Amino acid sequence: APESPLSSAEESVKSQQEEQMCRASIQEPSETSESQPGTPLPLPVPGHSGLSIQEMVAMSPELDTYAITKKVKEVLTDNNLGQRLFGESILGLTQGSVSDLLARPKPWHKLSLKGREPFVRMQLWLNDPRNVEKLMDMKRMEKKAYMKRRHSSIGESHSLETGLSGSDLTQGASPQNLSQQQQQQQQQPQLKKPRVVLAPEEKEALKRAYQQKPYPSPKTIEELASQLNLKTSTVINWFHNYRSRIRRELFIEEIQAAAGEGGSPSARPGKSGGEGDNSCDGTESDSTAEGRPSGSEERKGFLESPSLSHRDEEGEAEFPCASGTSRPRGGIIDSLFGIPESVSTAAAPPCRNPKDSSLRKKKAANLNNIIHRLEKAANRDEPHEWEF
DNA sequence: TTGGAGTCAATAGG
DNA sequence: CCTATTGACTCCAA
Repeated sequence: APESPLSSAEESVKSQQEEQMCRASIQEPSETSESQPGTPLPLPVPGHSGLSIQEMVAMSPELDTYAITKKVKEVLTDNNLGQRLFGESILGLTQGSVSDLLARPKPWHKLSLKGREPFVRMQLWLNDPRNVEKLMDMKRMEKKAYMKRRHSSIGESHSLETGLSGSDLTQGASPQNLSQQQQQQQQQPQLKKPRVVLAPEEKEALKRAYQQKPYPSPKTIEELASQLNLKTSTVINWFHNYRSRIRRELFIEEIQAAAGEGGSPSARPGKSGGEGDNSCDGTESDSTAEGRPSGSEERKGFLESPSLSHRDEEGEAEFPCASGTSRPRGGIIDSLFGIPESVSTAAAPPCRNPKDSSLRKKKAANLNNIIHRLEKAANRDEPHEWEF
């Protein structure tokens, strides 16, 4: 098929200064089709036009992150490709990150340059259908290697191996000297880290505290920590993560509300609309209800996709973010990105859901954040009572 | 220092 | 195996 004007090379340089790549498993000595030896980097692909991804990200027109993830999910499931393989070889991310990204893509305009990178990579990947084949080849090879390994090394009952880094003894090769990066922990393969797991009641308590004060003072944090018998850092981390995740949920709602979801008017976040008074709020995820992977083909150059841009709903207060609500449109890149088939820009019956008490709560939390910022800006502490 | 954005990586379910 | 969740960590900017 004479499609894209793009050269489809693969593998190649991954510029980037520092950064920690994933070491661990690696299937480096892999050569699928005509991969060139060039870079040892396990990371992906700029490929085309010699531009680094970062450059492409910088020049990229606005992409519809929701549509991209939807398409990627569809392609992956249709072809039985896992997030791990896709993430490690195409995006340079771990499975968990991919899962998160696919399930809750942030809108393009709210992403930092770095955050846009995975989406650009996904779009690029989608642009050439042959990429799917390549991934499938990799999968096959991986499996083969795995089989070989477990077959040959039967004798050895390597009782325990270091948890990290799969690596193996395959032919050789790489003296791996990983180590480094995070953490002090050395010797003693055991005694890793307990991995704190908060009990449901602890989470409840923290959520309640959050609703009262999204940005607790150090003092409050100390109190909470001792009260719940948790490390201070755990409480701090919890608040960081919770705020961050709440924020993201809001983005999702924004996208869904604006983009209209597919199909039927039905299905929504499950859960009876009601939900008792306060109590858990939440992170109650109404996961994305994506349509079945029915092989519906839709196409459109996402380039022109701003059709879905939307935003600015009612109040929708925004923080000072980088919101470049502009549509760049670079001729050159157009050709790079605007390809034949790609993401679906599903136009869908807009359906606005006025209800959703959870949404309301999230908005409220968002407001709290904003208030906090304003207070801070006004140089006041205790964003609590501000009687005039 | 504090908070946000991105991620990692352990782990809980399928 | 695979995916989703989530505490912790790194980087960076204010």
